[in-house]
Amino acid sequence: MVSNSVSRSFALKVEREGVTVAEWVFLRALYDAGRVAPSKLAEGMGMTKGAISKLADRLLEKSLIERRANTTDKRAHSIELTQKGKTIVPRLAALADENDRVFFGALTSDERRQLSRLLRRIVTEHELTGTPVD
Amino acid sequence: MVSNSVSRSFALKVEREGVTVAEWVFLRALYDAGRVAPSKLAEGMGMTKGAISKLADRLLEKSLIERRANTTDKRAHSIELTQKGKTIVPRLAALADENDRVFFGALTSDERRQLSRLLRRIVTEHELTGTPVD
DNA sequence: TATTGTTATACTCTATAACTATA
DNA sequence: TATAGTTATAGAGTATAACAATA
Repeated sequence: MVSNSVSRSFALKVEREGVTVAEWVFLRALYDAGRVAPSKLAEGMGMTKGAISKLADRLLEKSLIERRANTTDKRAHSIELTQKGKTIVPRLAALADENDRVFFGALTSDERRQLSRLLRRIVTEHELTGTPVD
Repeated sequence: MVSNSVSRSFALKVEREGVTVAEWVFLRALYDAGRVAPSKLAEGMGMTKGAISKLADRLLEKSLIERRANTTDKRAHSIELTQKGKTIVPRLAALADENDRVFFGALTSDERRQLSRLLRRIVTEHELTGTPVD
């Protein structure tokens, strides 16, 4: 319930900026990855090539990413953030932080650390991976 | 990430029983509500009438719920679990418990209480409602 | 008119599988 | 053949809005 509420609230905020949560996750990954092959991104995000391709189409449409053909291996492509994309990511990150503050501000900083510790324990013990898309 | 992993894992389990997570949430609500008007259920689950209607169609198809017309107010309907529905809910609940044990078993019972307390704090301070569908 | 419920439509998210163009 | 990516198809989940029947 907490997770759902936090992300629903975040969704409303980013959608005002014209992107969906899935698109945000994609942009965020790309921000870290720099110029990268779609297949690498798919692997990193735990999604199929098809899903990445479709998301990429929408982000191209919005001029947030660029797709470029590879000259040596003509099958391969690479994608990266446009200037517009590079600008929007920190803004969206700020929205995420703000959103977290609203929810987790109900706790003291000590409690937040505790919560973080407990959840991280579960993550490491189960070797959880995957991107928080929903 | 924890929330997503827990529910993804649960989704796999319930889907083996032939229902989706959204359907499970619906069935669970109906289990508590008994015979109830779709509109009440929609309100309780924080969903629109249309969404409830569509979910109900699928559950009717699977013979897990029954829909009945109201005799006094002919606009109104009521839905309730069939015998099959009443049987499956506890089984799915057991899967949910089992799933939780797998994930939260990484913590001591003390830590689980702590985690629960922290999350509940957030819920109450923000008066969160809504059903965990995803 | 207002309300109950269904239906029509649309969009996101994602998967699987078929396909295209290389390699 | 194998690989990189795109496209086609499909289904879940959900919303909004139009609609039918009844109050």
